[in-house]
Amino acid sequence: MPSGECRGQGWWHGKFRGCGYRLTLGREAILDILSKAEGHLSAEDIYIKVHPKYPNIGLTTIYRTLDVLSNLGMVYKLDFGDGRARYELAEGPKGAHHHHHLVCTGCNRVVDYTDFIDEEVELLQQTEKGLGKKYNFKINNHVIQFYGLCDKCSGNK
Amino acid sequence: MPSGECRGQGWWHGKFRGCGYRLTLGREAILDILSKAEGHLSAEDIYIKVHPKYPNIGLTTIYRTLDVLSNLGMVYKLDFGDGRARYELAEGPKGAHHHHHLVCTGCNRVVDYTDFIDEEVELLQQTEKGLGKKYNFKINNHVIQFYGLCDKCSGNK
DNA sequence: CTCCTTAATGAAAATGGTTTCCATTATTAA
DNA sequence: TTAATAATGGAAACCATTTTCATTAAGGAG
Ligand SMILES: [Mn+2]
Ligand SMILES: [Mn+2]
Ligand SMILES: [Zn+2]
Ligand SMILES: [Zn+2]
Repeated sequence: MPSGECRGQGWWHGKFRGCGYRLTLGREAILDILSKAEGHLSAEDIYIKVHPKYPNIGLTTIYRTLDVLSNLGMVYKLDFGDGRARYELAEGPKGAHHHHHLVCTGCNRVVDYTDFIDEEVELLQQTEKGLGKKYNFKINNHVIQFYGLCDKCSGNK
Repeated sequence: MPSGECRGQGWWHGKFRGCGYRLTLGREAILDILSKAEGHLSAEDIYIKVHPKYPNIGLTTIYRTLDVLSNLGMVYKLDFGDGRARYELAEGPKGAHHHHHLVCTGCNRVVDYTDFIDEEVELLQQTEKGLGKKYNFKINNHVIQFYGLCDKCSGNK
């Protein structure tokens, strides 16, 4: 992880500032796709979306950039059990929009939800605090996913 | 998924009953390992533990058996981000011992915790109920994992 | 603006966990 | 015991991700 500064015009440029990462066309393209297409994109999904406009950006760069973004905390790397990692922006230009996931094990549909977050947030903070103290962990992230069958898939059975 | 009955002496035989699965040496060996070695074993871990006693059980069978057990709900398939699936028994002979995980992103250490489960359980039930109704999901499982740095790893930084 | 250092990149090859194939074996019901 | 077929193992295939390495280009210095 290098150190230094950089400049640019996108909202994410500030995030790079102070981390010494160079601002390249590829990285901008990938961040652009991620900030527009909301959802849960795989590396290949991103590649396919980026390719028409920037045909010279390879899959390898997608993976490398996602790794950087993930380490910077700008992107969440998710696993929904379909054999490939999926990525989503941790927060948009307007700020955080933290949410959890509801995954259908039948058709792999994923629902973002922010409902019930009030009680959840409270409990999570308590839990993080308690666990951190008890196990001497510096907790900085969590994953909460519910698995089940969506209406269509439970109807099929 | 076949149908029928089966017999045996292990506590898990009952689980197989009514599902039509045949009770084989390999499956017993794998369940045996899982019930003894608590932890989070990869398919290869299990293979290595099973091999000395049953050298003729292949990795393929390990994977297939874990898949069956996972579908039966007898085993949880977990992802801690280290590139391989890990498995743990959903419950032992004495009953359930549901827990959540605390994962160190520095050294990959995983802590099982059951503390704070009381409030968690209550909230989870509420949440599952609410989400299920709102999104028409039949929720039957959840994953909760906290990520952070353990004492050793946060000291290193 | 030009030069220089070195981070970033792309294409191809390698990796490695998991799955598939298929001929053979073993479990179970009859 | 026998027949039907589920289960198995070894090898090959799969395929998402990583590594290699020669080439390009971002960005600071001057
Ligand atoms: Mn999401
Ligand atoms: Mn565990
Ligand atoms: Zn579904
Ligand atoms: Zn650690």
